[in-house]
Amino acid sequence: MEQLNPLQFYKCLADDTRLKAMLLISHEQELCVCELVAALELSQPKVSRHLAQLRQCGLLSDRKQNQWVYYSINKALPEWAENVLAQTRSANIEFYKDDLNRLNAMGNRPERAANCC
Amino acid sequence: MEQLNPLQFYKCLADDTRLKAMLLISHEQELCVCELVAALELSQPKVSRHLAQLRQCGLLSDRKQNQWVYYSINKALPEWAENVLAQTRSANIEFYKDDLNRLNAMGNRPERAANCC
DNA sequence: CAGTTACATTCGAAATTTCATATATTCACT
DNA sequence: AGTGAATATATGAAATTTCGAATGTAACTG
Repeated sequence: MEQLNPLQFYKCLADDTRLKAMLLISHEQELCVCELVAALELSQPKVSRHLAQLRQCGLLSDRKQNQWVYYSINKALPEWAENVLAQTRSANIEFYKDDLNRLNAMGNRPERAANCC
Repeated sequence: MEQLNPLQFYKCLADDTRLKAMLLISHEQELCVCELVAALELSQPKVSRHLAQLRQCGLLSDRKQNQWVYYSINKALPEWAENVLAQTRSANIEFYKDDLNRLNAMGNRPERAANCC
């Protein structure tokens, strides 16, 4: 994949669903689709479509474990983009606070397979 | 005006004309419309329309001097947004290098009235 | 006051983005 | 094999954004 261009990066962030998903994932390290569906209160196809776009543009990575697909911030993101996300996340908690609350209130969250063993 | 919301901020940056205008203005402190028209090689109404949007969203300020209107980064921007712009600008010079060259090659640039006298 | 330069705005068309709905796939469990 | 949960994708419609072209305004110039 070619180097991430700033216009493409900001186009990815210029949508409510994608921006909140990025901030939530950044906050939680890793989230699966069903957790994002619950936190954002959106349909599964809608969330999945936006996550696919973020992955294709190189902002997110995914890993499959059992029946779940976990999304996380792509480790290969350029440093400036990481900094932009970090700044945005810490200065705009209000923006995704409600989503975070719904996430924490969610029952039956799939357990992370820790990096153990 | 209410507090700048990150979604609105990123929507403003999610357009080639607006993003380059922001980065050029950030780089040069202040630019008038005709300088941006020359640097970006775009029609005057197109540039003007996008600058108006950036001003309405609170990203830019304008000041009128003689026949020119100078645009600069709004001093009241929240710190996180300033940091985002600074990061983006210094890490993506390639993205607006050609525009900067055209700006520097431009003849008859209006002179800034220095903050003197 | 006529002409020119700099900039803003309006308008409808064109392009892009987003969406809901339906369907497909994959895996776990029985 | 059969069922259900989790996720992905395809499709066409709807909403949003962007655009060029034309026009408006204000200020300076001669």
